[in-house]
Amino acid sequence: VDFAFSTLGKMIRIGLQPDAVTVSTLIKGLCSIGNNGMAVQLLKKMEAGDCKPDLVAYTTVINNLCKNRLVTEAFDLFSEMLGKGIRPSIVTYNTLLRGLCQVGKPEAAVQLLKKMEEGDCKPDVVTYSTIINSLCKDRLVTEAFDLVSEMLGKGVRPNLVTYTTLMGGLCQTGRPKAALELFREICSGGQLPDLITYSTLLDGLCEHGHLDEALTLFKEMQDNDVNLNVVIYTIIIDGMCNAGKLHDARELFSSLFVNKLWPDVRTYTVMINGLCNEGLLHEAYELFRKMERDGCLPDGRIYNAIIRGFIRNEDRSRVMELVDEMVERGFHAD
RNA sequence: GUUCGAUAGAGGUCCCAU
Repeated sequence: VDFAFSTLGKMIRIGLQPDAVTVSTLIKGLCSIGNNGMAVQLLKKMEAGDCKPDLVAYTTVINNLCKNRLVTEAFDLFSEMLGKGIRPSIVTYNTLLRGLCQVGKPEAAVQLLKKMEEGDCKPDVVTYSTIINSLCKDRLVTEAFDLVSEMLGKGVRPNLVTYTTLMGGLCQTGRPKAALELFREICSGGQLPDLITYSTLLDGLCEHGHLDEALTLFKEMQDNDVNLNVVIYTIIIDGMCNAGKLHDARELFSSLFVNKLWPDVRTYTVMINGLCNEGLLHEAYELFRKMERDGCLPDGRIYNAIIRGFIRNEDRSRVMELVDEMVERGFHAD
């Protein structure tokens, strides 16, 4: 992002004015590094200058305010945008809708939805999927399916994201088999699942004690030449560990490297946790050290996981060593 | 006409919630 801004400086110095796309891209960059304040500042600066922010620039900042749960601020900016005579798009509405859902304001979300239905930004598949996701997160899966009927009635077809969201809702409410049925149904209708669909299902199956079914699906993916990613592996490794199949988990973990997929800190956490739970503290510790040598940086959560293992094993000196180390690195023990 | 800047779905220790 720094480089992007220095390039912008260069552009301006040689007499090139950035356009709206350039500035929106920079705003998105600021947001992606978590610098919301700068993003808002840049927007304000543009408002005062020649290159006025457009709909996309506003929506980008509104989105990032929402993502940071600053929904009130997002609506303030939205009003400001309307005041400048910029008409919101469906994306702006969907963004605000998600923000409202995320901070648990369903009544406000419904109100906004009504406004969309009455205006010229009719709800689209993203709108419905956003609400369906919110309902599923609140475990209101029946209501989520009702909304599917409603969207169909309005001529909006659910897509893979919608279905994956519903599968997640079914899994979360303890019905991974129903999720699997829905999966089969959409597949037989010609829908190609993606990795998020698979990982949602695999996690749900593992979570509810159906490692066998998960492994069947996992094999099916390989038979169908699906390109696996590290998330898929992590889910299966975790499922194996939780089912007491540590040997299989270890083997699958090793196969990651063979397949040129690099475990990330979550994969290591799952594997280390599995080792700790079987009392293999030495192996867990070795893996923890190897992780960093292999270029994967630890975070606070993996420290907590391994420390917990040593606490259960009453290895006071290791606990002290690791707690000191994590604090020194700016993480806090939970 | 198309593409290039904005919106929805997946994985980790413990705690909390249920």
